[in-house]
Amino acid sequence: MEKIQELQEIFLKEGLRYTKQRETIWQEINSSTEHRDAEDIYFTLKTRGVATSRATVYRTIEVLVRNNLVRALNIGDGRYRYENKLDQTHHDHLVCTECGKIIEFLNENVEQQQEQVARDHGFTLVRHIHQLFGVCEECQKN
Amino acid sequence: MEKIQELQEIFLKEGLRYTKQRETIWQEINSSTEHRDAEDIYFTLKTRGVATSRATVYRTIEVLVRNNLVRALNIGDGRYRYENKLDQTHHDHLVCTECGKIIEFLNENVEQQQEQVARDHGFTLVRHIHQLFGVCEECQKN
DNA sequence: GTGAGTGCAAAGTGTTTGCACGAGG
DNA sequence: CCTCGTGCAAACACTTTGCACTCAC
Repeated sequence: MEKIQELQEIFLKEGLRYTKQRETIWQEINSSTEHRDAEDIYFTLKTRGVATSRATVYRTIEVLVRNNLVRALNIGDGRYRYENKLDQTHHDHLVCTECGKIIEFLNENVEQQQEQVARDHGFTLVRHIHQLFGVCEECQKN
Repeated sequence: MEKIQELQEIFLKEGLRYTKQRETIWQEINSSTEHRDAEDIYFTLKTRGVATSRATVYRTIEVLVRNNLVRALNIGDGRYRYENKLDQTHHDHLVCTECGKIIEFLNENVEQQQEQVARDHGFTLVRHIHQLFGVCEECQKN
């Protein structure tokens, strides 16, 4: 897995130590397209036999987010979800309020309009949150 | 202030009692264009001489939100801000990451695109969060 | 070896809840 | 008067922090 090497290089470059916990937490977030929360990651690590603590999970994620390896997602239910960011293109989220399913989307038109809105108000845009909440096809049937 | 009457009518219609606390909390949120948090409201009520508790603030806001009198805003920093909703048209927010200033905006184009994205994925759109984070003109100078 | 990283438990922060009291209808 | 709303404090959920230990470099 050459991505692991990329991860090691980034850590090296930032003067960060390369530990089993950091590697595994990153792998865990990177292993699927799911949007997992800290508790989820903590328990998965446990079952994978990697000794860890919640503190380490949170601290590691902070490092990963700061280094653009992971993206934190706040869908307004009181806890963060995390998703892989390395090699990922920008996108926003469509969330099903019934089953919690999260779909990623990208709309160039919206991206441009956002820049325009910021310009109109003299702002320099840094980032944005754009989340659509609705009911997915399957849940509409029930 | 005929708005207070409107408030009373809504409470009556919903079978809710009209209490000093509910009136004052609503007035507080309604009194300015600011986007205040619960703690802020709690302290303002205290200085205005209205006996209250945090519990009442949260419970009252919940009632107000449910009855569309107030809108809750999650800007991702761990606490909600509240804004008046009565008579307000829909809008989204542009937040200055330096000074915390919040500007409201509405972009019809974006609104339409959102509907389109939802349709494309078979979702029925219920609500959305759209927040732009950047640095405002004044803060850019510093 | 030595300092960055870790694990633990305790502390924080914002919000919610159980319960007895108080006041609106 | 009887019930809904309130105040208080304790409980909650998620996250952060202090400190001694440990392991990557």
